Amino acid sequence: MSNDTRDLNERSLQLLKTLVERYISDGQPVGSRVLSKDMDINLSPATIRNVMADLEDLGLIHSPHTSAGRIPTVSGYRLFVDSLLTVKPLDSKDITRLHHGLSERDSDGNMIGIASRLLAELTQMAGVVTLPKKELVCLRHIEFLPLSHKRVLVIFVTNEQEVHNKVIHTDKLFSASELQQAGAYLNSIYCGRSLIAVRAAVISELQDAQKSMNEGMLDAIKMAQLTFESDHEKDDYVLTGETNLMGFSELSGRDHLKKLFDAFSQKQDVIHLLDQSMKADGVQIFIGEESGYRAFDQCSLVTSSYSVNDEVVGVLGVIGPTRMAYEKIIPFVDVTAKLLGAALNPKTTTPS
Amino acid sequence: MSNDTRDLNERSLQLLKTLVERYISDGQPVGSRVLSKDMDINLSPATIRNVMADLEDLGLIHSPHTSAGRIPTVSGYRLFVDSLLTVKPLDSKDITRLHHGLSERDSDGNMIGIASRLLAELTQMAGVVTLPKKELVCLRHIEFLPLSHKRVLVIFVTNEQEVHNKVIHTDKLFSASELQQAGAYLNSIYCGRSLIAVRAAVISELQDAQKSMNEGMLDAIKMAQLTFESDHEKDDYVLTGETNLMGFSELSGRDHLKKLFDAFSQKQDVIHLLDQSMKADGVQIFIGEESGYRAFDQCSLVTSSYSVNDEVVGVLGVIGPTRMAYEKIIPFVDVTAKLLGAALNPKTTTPS
DNA sequence: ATTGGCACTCGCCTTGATTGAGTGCTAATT
DNA sequence: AATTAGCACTCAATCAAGGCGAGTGCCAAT
Repeated sequence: MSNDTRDLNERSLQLLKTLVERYISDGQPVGSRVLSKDMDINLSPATIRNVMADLEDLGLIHSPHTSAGRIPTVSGYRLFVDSLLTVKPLDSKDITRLHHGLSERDSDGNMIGIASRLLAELTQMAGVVTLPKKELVCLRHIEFLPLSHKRVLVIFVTNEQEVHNKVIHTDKLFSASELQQAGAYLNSIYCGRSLIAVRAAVISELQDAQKSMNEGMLDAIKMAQLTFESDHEKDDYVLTGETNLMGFSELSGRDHLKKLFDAFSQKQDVIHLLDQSMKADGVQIFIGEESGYRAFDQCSLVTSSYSVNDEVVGVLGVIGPTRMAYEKIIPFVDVTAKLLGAALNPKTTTPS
Repeated sequence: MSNDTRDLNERSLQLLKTLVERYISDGQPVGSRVLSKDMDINLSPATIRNVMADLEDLGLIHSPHTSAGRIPTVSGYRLFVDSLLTVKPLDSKDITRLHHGLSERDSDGNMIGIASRLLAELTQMAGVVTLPKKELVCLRHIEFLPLSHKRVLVIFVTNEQEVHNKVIHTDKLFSASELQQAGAYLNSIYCGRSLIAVRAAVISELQDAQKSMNEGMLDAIKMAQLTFESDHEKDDYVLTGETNLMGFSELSGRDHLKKLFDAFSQKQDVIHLLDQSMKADGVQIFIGEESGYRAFDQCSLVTSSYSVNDEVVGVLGVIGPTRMAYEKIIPFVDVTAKLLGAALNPKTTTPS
C-alpha cells in the first residue's frame, strides 16, 4: 500500500482524530465499535475497520495484539498534533492563577521556580523551566569578600535581582578594603554589560598587557577573570512536579521510572532536549521516541521558548506521558511562556 | 508466653542476629534449614525452629505466611541494632572519598550539598543534610540594592561564605547610595552577631523609639527588620540520591513510592523527623513505622547530628529500606557527621 | 462504497493440579 | 531437660487447560 499521508481523505483524518482523542481520554486501545459511536458521521464498525486498516498500513496506529483496539503510534500523534488538533482555550481559573503567580509583585525573586511550579501544578505533570541564557544576562553589581587561605567570595547580581556567588582562589592575600575597591572599580566599568561581553573585555584587557593600569585595577581585572572564566554556572533548569509522573501507569514500569528520574538528576539529556527548542520560537513538541533519548520513550515534552525584549532567552515546558491532553497543554505552555517573558522584562513592568 | 526480652538467652540472641544478617543480605525470608547452616554453633533445623517460635512469640520475627521463613519485625531490627550489631570499620576507599570531598579546599562553598551527595553516592541510598540552624549562624555582611517599585534586594552573607538574598518592600524610595550607606551602617553594628541576636536587637532598637538616631540609621534598622523579621528561610534540607531508592523492590509499590517522593517534596514530615534527631547527639535510627509517618513505613533513617564548636547545628542522615546494612551505614553516617562538622568549623580550618 | 455476517485470534481470567519450601508437633534420643 | 528425627500439614508459586469476550479480517450482499 501507499505510505503517503496524502492518500488520507477527510473522513480518515476525522476518524484518526476521534481515535486519538478517545485514547487520550480513556487510555484503552479503542476498537471499531466504540469509535463508530464516537464519530459524528454514522458509520458501521465494519467500515471503521476498513479505514483503520488503512491507517495501520500508513503506520499511524497499531494494535498491541490481535484482538485489542488500536492505539496511535508516534506518527499518529504527530499528525494529530500537527494538523488535526483543535486547541481548547485556557481554563479561566488557570489564567488567573498564572497571572497572579507571574505578576512581578509578591515575587520572591525567583520567577523561574514559580513558573515551574505553576506548570507542574496546573497540568498535574512535571514542569520545567530553563534559567535564562547567559548572553542576555547583564551584570548589575559585583562584590568581593575575603575568606581564609587566599580565597575570595564573589557575589554578583545579574539582571534585576538574581544573585550568584562563587569562591575563587587568588594569588595573593587581599584585605577587605582592597577587595571593596576592586568591586567598586569593576562596577564602574562593567556594570550593565552582558556577562559574555564582560568576559571578552576582561580577556582583552589582560592580553593588552598592563598599559595604564595601576596594580589595584589589574588585581580587580584578574579577579573578574577568575569569576567569569568558565561557564561557572552551566545551563541549568528548574524541574518540579516529578512525582506527578509516578501516577501514570504507562510510565510506571520500575526500571522505566528509574531511567526517567535518573535522566532528571543527570540533567544533561534534558538540557540537550530543551536546547533544541531554543532555536525555534513558539510551541514545540517532542513525542515519545522523537526525543531520541531512551528515558523519554514513553514521554512527550511540550515546550516553548520565552523571550525578553523579543529575544529568546530560555525555554519552558511540560513533561508527561505521550498520552496527554495536547489540546489543553499546548495553549497552556504557550501562554505561560509569554507571561514569564513579560514578567522578566524590566521595561514592561506595569506601573504601580 | 513471656514478652520480656530478658528471657532470651545468648543462643537465641545469636540466632536472631544471624537471621537478621541473613535477611539483610538476601532479602528472602530465612528458614530453619539455611539458618542452621549459617550459624556458628551446630544445631539441627528442628531446634532452630523451636527457638524461632519463641522469638516469634516475643514479636521479634514473623512469617509472611505459613510456609515461608521468618523475617525480622521492627522490634527485631531494633534489638538487633541496639544490642547485637557488630559495626564494621569504614571502607578505606570511602574514608578517602569523604576526606577529599569534605576538605574545605576545592569546595564550591556548598558543603551541605557535597555532604548530601557523598552520603547518597557511597551508600547507594538517599542522603539528606539539614542546613545549619539559624541561631548559630552569624551575620558577616549585608548589602542593599535598589529595584523598581520601592523594592529592595537584600544580599547577606552568613558564616564564612553562605550567600542569601531576599526582596523586601519599603515605604519610600531609596537611592543606590542611600542603600549603600544603610548597608555600611548595619555592617558596622551587627557584623559578627547571630541572626537571632540581630533580630532581637533590631526589634528593641525600634521599640526604644528613635532616640539618638538620624533618619538614615532609622531607615537602615527598618530594612534590617524587614529582612530578618520572619523565618525567611525555613528549616530546610538538601536531599539527594532519591532515585537510588527506586531500585529497592520493597519500596517499589507504585503508591508507596509516590507517597515517599511526595513526602520528600513536601519536606515537612522529613523536617520533623530530622528535628527529633537534633536533640540527641550521636547516631540515631528510625526503623520502619517507628518514624510515625506512613510514607516511611518501609524505610529506615539513620541520622546523626553534626556540631560546630561542640554545639549541635544540624542533622544529616541516610534514608533507605529497613533492610539495609546497618553495620556499615551507622559508622558511615557517624564519620560523615564528624567530618562535616569539622569542615564547617571556621577555627579548625587546617593551616595552608 | 458500505454493511452485515462469520470465523478466527489472542489476551485475560479462572480453575485445578503440582511442587517445594518451611512449619508445628510428637515421639525418640542423648 | 534439651535436642533431634520424623511426619503431616500449610500455603505461595508455577503451570496448563479451558472459557470468555473484545476485536479483527475477510467475504458476500446491498
